[in-house]
Amino acid sequence: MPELPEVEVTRRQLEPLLVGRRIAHVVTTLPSYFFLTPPASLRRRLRGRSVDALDRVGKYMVARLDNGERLLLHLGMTGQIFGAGIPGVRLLSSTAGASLTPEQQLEAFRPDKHTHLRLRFDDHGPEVFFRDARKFGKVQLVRPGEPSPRLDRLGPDALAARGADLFAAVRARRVPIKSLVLDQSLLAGVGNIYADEALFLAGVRPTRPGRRVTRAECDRLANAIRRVLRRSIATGGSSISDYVQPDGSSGAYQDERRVYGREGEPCPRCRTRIRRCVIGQRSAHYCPHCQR
DNA sequence: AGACTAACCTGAAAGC
DNA sequence: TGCTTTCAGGTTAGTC
Repeated sequence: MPELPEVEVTRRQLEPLLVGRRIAHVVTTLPSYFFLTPPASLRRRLRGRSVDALDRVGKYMVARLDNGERLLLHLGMTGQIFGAGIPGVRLLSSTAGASLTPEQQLEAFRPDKHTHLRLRFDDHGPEVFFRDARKFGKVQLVRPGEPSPRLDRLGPDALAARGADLFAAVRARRVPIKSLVLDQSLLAGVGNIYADEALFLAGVRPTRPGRRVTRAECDRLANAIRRVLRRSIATGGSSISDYVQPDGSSGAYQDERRVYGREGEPCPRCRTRIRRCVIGQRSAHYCPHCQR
């Protein structure tokens, strides 16, 4: 699911549910690939902590705790974070996207075997759930001063993408430009949907080797990346299969996709059929006429 | 270093 | 209807 916009939308809704509240109890599933920090250790070390701030770096959320530790959250492909209220507390925000009926909301917030992390607070207010069917998501607790390779490897945040940086990173590489845009060490936050969308807006074919992309095109690409990400955040992100906002409602950016998942449909600019190919084991979508 | 592959998981949808 | 195959918004570890 989640790329930078979905993570940012999640962060914004999660922030008031975490910041300033003290964790009273932690429930987890059994040890698995999902837990970079063993769940028993997580349960012990999180209890009694309160959250000072919730930041986002690329596709990671980072909760800063009152003892200097950092809690890293990554949503992987199918991660969902919910803020589940106590009875009588209205949770559904009427922002972008479709809201859930009360029945759907109850269903969405009911913990199941995929609900790997549950935080309860000493104010007995809304709980926070993290569920992830595929377990590609990650949770990690990092001690004060301890380096975090996952964060330290990340390039500049994609919301601040700059053409000059992009050009410098891309100019000597023979791999397809799309693979470079997806490389989190070059630019943090862009995933498969927004890479395709930004390349379409910039008029650059995703298969083009990085070294064949001009400085002017890198400028257009950086602009397109920022624009697409900002617009998606404004619409609540893309809800294509699993992603929902913490209040259970869907994003709406999937309705604004120009090429992603639209193989065979007419290009919104020139009506040529959108083509799909595989680049670096990921599907890529582009207009063969508008993107060269 | 750069390029490329396989692997980690589960569930929904498509194919037969 | 039911079984099999394909596909999915991500990232890392390993090989050459």
